[in-house]
Amino acid sequence: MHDPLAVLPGYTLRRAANAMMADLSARLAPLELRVTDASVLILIDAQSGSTASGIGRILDIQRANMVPLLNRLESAGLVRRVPIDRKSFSLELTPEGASRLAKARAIMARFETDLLDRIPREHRSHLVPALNALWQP
Amino acid sequence: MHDPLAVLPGYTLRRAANAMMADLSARLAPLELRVTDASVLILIDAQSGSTASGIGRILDIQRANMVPLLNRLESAGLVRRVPIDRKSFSLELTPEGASRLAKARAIMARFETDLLDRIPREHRSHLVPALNALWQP
DNA sequence: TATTGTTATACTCTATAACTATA
DNA sequence: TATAGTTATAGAGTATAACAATA
Repeated sequence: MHDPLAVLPGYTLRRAANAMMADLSARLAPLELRVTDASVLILIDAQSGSTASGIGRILDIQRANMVPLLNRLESAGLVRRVPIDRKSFSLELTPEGASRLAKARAIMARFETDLLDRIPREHRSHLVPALNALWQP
Repeated sequence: MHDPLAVLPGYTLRRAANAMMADLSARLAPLELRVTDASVLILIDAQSGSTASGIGRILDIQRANMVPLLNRLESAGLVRRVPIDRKSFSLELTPEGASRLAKARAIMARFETDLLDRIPREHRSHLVPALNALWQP
């Protein structure tokens, strides 16, 4: 049967995101990183000293859900929580975290080029600006 | 802090899909329909007589997960399971299901135009073809 | 032999409420 | 008074394995 939903932007957006995230998940699995783990590592690396709340605000992850996520990353030896004051912690990559992130970056770079390669050339440059318009404030 | 991930197609795809699905979910909530419910109703309407397995194949929903979904729709009086043979069932909309679907279609039509309106005009027509290239076989 | 419907189950992701302590 | 971190919990969504019955 032909899929009558495939003309709807909302539907195609969801299908495309599901397919691509499943792909990226599978590629990151050998590193024992989830997609969200990788984005958190990237953000900590980009601004060492961020707090859990700050990272969560950028990635739209609830404060409460950052706790088990960071616990996992810390248990895996990838991230350290360093006290800023008596209320909050600064997040830093460990050397192991930095090396894991380097591998993740290589995988993600390949993933991104594979993604773009799937898109017909004439549409390619329009994707990111169109998508950003959908979620950015 | 500036978000260094916003240039990545994969990341923007996920953020856009999450934002749009949260929006559509909220719009459908007054009808007591989830996003997936609405797409199942559309497919049943488009090809009355489909089986649960068939609908699941099109929408990429596991057979096992179709069961509670259809149970809910049937309990809500929106869908009927009519025996085809002694092994499978044909899915049909009830009158109530058809009327609920009509309301859902109006909401979704508005949602889709609002979505497209957010995208700068020069990128707009490229979105659906680009997204379809990412998930269709 | 392949497929349909089903049950049971588990895991991930996400959202909310509440609490403590500190800025 | 607002914020950071935390705990506990519940709801979705999704994936797998297994089974009976039928095509």
